[in-house]
This record gives sequence, structure tokens and C-alpha cells, in this order.
Amino acid sequence: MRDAAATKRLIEQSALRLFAEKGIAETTIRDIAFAAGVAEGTMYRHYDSKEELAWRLFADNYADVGRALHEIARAKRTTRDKIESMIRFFCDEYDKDQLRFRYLFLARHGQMRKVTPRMPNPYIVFRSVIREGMARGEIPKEDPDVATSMVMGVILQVIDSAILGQRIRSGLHRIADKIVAACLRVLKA
Amino acid sequence: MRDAAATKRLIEQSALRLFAEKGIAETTIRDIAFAAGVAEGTMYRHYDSKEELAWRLFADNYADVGRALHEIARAKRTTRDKIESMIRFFCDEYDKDQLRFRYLFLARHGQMRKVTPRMPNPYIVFRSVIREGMARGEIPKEDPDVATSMVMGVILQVIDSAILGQRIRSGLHRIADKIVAACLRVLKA
Amino acid sequence: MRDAAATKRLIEQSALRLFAEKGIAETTIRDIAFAAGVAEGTMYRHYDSKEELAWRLFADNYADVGRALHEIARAKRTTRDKIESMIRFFCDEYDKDQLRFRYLFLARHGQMRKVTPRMPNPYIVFRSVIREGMARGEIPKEDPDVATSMVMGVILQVIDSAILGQRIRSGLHRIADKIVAACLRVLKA
Amino acid sequence: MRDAAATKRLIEQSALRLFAEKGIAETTIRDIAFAAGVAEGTMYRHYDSKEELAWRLFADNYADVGRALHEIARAKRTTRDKIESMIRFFCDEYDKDQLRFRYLFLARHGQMRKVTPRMPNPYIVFRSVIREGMARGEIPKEDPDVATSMVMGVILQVIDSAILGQRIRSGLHRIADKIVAACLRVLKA
DNA sequence: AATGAATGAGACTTCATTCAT
DNA sequence: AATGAATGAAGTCTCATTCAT
Repeated sequence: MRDAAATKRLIEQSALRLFAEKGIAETTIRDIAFAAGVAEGTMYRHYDSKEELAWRLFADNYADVGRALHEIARAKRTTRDKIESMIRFFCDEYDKDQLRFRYLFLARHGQMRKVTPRMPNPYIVFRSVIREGMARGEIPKEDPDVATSMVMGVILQVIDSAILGQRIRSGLHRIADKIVAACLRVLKA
Repeated sequence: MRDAAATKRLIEQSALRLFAEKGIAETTIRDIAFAAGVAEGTMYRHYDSKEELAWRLFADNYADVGRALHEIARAKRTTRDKIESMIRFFCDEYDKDQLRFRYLFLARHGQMRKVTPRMPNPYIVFRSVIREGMARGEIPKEDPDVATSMVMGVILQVIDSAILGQRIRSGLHRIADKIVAACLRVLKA
Repeated sequence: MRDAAATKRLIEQSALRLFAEKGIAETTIRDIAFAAGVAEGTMYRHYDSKEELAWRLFADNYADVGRALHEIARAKRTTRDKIESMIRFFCDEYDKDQLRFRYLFLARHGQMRKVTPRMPNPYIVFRSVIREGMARGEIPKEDPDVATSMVMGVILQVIDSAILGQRIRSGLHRIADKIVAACLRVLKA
Repeated sequence: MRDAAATKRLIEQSALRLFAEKGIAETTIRDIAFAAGVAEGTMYRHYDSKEELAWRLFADNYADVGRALHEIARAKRTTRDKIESMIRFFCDEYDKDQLRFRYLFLARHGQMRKVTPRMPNPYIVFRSVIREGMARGEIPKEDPDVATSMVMGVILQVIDSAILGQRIRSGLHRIADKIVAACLRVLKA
């Protein structure tokens, strides 16, 4: 037997890269197959459709990040420490695997409507940390969704600039401190 | 002979709405024509292609926002006032015409690579205001691109949450104060 | 404008012929388009899918035959006359337009499950004539579905032999008398 | 090494059922393999292609019926007895194994062109019985192909109604008498 | 200036068949 | 003898674009 799992992984890697670079609609099955070095029909042994492939790539990675953030937050005591380690995680992951983030960003608007509240979710994790911080008095009370959005905005937009523009070129670890500090100021933590 | 300008406007409105709601690739010429109440071929009287239509809709709106921000910034003296009025402008505009912003957001990743540095550009305006503030000593010095990204992140992500999730439902004018304050804290202004 | 109705008719004629000659599954859209002298995409302006085309071709012709039989039966008084004129109609129509019948026969097993009881239906017309004859005492009573099936069998199988084998070559009008007589014997009318 | 013959039988049973229920073109190798509980490639150990499988399933069953009818006809003296026992055989077989008949019916139009005159053939058997009856003066003379078609029509259409519609639900043995009587009337035997 | 029927390239997808194991 | 992953030809269908009216 050939190794089906290896082939699947190959397809996923190629698809993730092409989707992230060109967009989902702009990437054809043929592109993916060619990049993965398999036949066009091979994808369909692993996914029902291109749409499903795009969704799985989004959902799995999105949930993975959500789960990882959850663990990270649990491992720390204070809200400040939680926020800090979560942000550092983002920066590290981005540095390690830009494509993954690039894809999550790009696909966000299109795939978000399929996200169910049940799925592990980075936004939710951030919000619960912030809410808890407010409840404990470590952060001044205010609308948690607004606060969460602003904090995530700081992080994500820096990443976005790194992705999109040639604005930010260096690895994010070099500016992680600044991001952390800015976020804490946003929260008045 | 009918009023060509009116037809064009009709097409643009319909296209903007559909692009913003479903995405560019997911919207067909037929969809647009049907929504505008014109024939399928009519768009080609006014634009060379669907791609050009999407681009013009993006570029014109993007430049409009850039120009408006530029004017607003010029009208104020201090960096704090500039930032504040620019953010209020964003919030007001979003409240007035969500579709336009939704489209600018959605199309961003796909169209951004075509943006030339020459075009009036919201990011550039923000950055020059921030740079100037640093030069004048109103804001502590640091990497202006990082600072600009963080500030824009705060604003844009709040809008994004308003667009995407059911996180933020009210008009943005109600939370404009908070956004302004947070941005100023980010800048330590 | 080009004449859409004429194009549609062209497509239908070509499709009917090819379906009847080769079978539905064995006929490709390309075959149909080529035979009709139009582009492959043109069919889709008139039908949503090949399946729908096959169904419409079946359902419309099937209902047409049903309606015609209904009129023919109404125009006669006695059961014998009704049966006779219906059978002659079958023979005449087959002689005039073999393809139509060939297709109805061929597609029967595949399409029949989609036939709703509401549609005009040759079988139903025959059965109601036979039932009425039984009620009036012109035909001995028995299970009307069995009687109807047997009568239709006589007619249809002769047509089938004409279609399939090279068993029966002449026009059916030459043996219409025999078919009529046999059917009346079957019914003991 | 497993029992190849058993595997083959399993494949044939599954294929016959699926072909009869859904049609040949609508049944995939994967469907058959799944139903038979074997791997997709296994069919190719026993048949060269799906087409061959469909053909063998048709031809073997068709010839079997032809051979059986031949034996049955030989065992009787008078034409009436021959016809009667042949029809009862049809009814019994249908009651015993509907799938087989269903498949023979369904595949008829598609496979018939491959039938060679050499093969044992139900139609031929019927015709020779009828011809012989005419020669012996037991049946009035007329075109034997027309007569054969009409007789087979009576039988087959009753079976068809049993297959297709919900017209005839009971076992055919209950109406075998009626079918026999009707066929003899058709032949004026 | 507009229409909308027609086009046809190219996308997605299916599936009979092959082949390494 | 069987497996099931992989193939790739061939099919269906979409849709931006063209063009006769």
C-alpha cells in the first residue's frame, strides 16, 4: 500500500501554501495537485471537494491555535502573565509558520460564518482571560468584546502588516515586548 | 439613449453590495446585472472586466478615505486632536456606510498588491501623523510602522468584530471615545 | 437577438435522437452540442443540467401522449371504439416519429420513478377506459390493472420489437388491425 | 488464498442487485465492492471490466431463461400446454428471483444489440413454439413475429407493472391463469 | 446605450482502471 | 488472491466575455 496519510499531508501543505499566496478562488485543483506532485483526482480520495479542503485547513488550524492559547492561559496565574504569554505564542508561531497565519487571515472573512461556537476559538480564549481579569479586578471593567477586539487588533494588525506590506520585515519576536506592553496599556492592566 | 451615468451608478452599488456580502469570486456578473436590473452585457459598457470593476470599487473608495483623512488631519493642530478626529471619522463613516467598509476590508488582501505608493492611502496618512508627532515630541519615539499598525489594529479590529461577529452590534459612534483613548494609550500620547 | 426558442428546439431534437440511439448515460453534452451545432455551454442556458433535459424530454412527451389519448378516448362512445382509436393513434404516432417512442421506451425505467400521479399518463387513460367498459358491462369484470397491463403489453411489445430487433420492419399501420383485434380478445370485449 | 469462487459469487450478487435497482451507469465499481465487502480492485480479478460484468450477468441469465424455456416446451405435446407451462415458468421465476428479471428488463435495451442469434433466447423459443403450432394447425396462421411479440407483451408488461409501478403487488402465480388465458386468446389457440 | 443569447476556456469532479504492496 | 491508494481521461458545469440585434 502507498502511504495515504503522507499523501494527504503533502496535499495539505501544498494547498495551504497556494491558498495563502494566491487566495482560495485563485488556486485551482490542478495547481495543488501539481505542487503536491500527485494526480488531480488524488485530492478527492482525501477530501470531498476543494471547498471542504479549504474549510478543514481553516478550521483545524483555527482550533489548534485556540486550544494552544487555552493551555497557555491556564498555565499562568495573573492576567498580565496570561496576556503576555499568549501574545508571545502568537509572535513565535507566526515566525515559525507564516503560511499558516497568512491563510487564517486571508480565509477569515470567507470561512468565519461556518465557525460554530463549539469550536476552540482564539477570540473566545482572549475574551475569557480578559473577562476573568476584570472580575478579579486586575483590569478595569468595560465591555469585554470591545476590549478583546482592541487587544487582538493590536496583535493581528502588526501581523497583517508583516504579511501584507513590506512594512515590517523582521521576525515578530523582536517586537513582542512592544506588542505586549501596548496591549496592557490598552487594557489599563 | 438612457442615462449612462445612472446605469453605471446602479451597477456599482449592486456590485459593491454583492462583493461585500459574498466576496468577489463568489459574485457573478449575472448576479450583479440582476441586482442592478440591467442586462448581463451592460457592465462591459462601463468597465472592461469584472476585475477592473472590483479594482475601481476598491481603489476609489480607498483613496477617498485616504484623502478625507488627510484633510481631517491637516485641519487639526496637535497629534492628539488629529488622531482623535481621524478615528471619529472612521467610526462615523462606518456607521453611515457599512458596505463600503466591509468591502474595503474584504478586498484588502486581494487588492492590496495593486495599490501604488502614489495613491492616497489611509495607512500612510496615519503614519505621517504619528511620525510627525514623534518628531515634535508629542509621542515617544519608536518604530513608526509598528506604532501605526498597532493603532490601526485597534480601530480596524473593532470594525471587523462589528462586521463579522455578532460581537459588536451598536453603532460605532457609541464607543468612539473608548477607541480614541485606547489608541492614545498605545501611543503613550 | 438570436432566437432562443429555435436554439432550444434544436438542442431538444438532437438530444432526443442521441438519447434514443445511444442511451442517456452514453450521450455526452458534447455530443448533443455538436449535433445541434451549438457550443457546449449553450445547453445550460436552456436547461439546468443534462438530467433535467432528459427528464423534460421524457415528461413532456409522456404527458403529450397521455393528453392525446385522453382526447381520443373522449371522442368515441363505445369501449371498443375507444380502444381501437387509441391503438391506431399509437401506431400512427410511432410511424410518424419513431425517435420519440424509442426514447420514451428507453428512458422508462430510469425516469418512471419521477412521474407524479398528477401528470397526464397513458397508462391511466387506458385503465380508466377499461374500467369504464367494465362498469358499463362492455367488458367482463376483472382486475383493471392486470387487464390494462396486458393490453398495453400487446401494443408496446410490438412497438418494442419494431424498435429493437429487426423483427418487425414495416410501418405499424399495416398491422394496426391485428393489434386492435388481439387487444379486444384479451379483454374479451 | 481465499475462495475465489465465493468472492466472485459475492460480487455478482451485489452487482446484479445494484444494477437492477439503480441502473448500470448509475452503479459504480465502488458501490459494488462496498456492497460485496471486497476491495475496489478485486472485481478485476474476475472480470476484465465493468462492461463485461454487466454483459455476463445479462447474457448468462438471458441464456439460462432461454434454455429452461426450451426444455419446458420440449416436455409438452400440444402448443397450448407448451405456452401454458412456459408462462407459468416465467411467473414462478419472477416470484422466486425478482432481481434477476428486473435486471434482464432494465438491461434489455442496452445489451440486446450484443445478443448473437446463436445464444439461447427466450424470444426465439416462443416463436418456434408458435410457428410450430401454426404449422400443425393448432393456431391460425399469421405473421409469427407479430404473434410472438403480442404474446410476450402480455407476459412481460404484467411483469413490468409489477416491477415498476405499485400497480401489481401480489405474486404473479396468483394471476398466472389469467395471463395464460389471455395469451391463448391472443393466439386464437 | 443596452440587450441577452451564445460562446468556449477552464474549472471542478467522477470513476473505471492500474499498480505497488 | 486481495487490497486500496493513485491515476488521469473524460465528463459535467460555470461564467466572464463577445456579439448580433
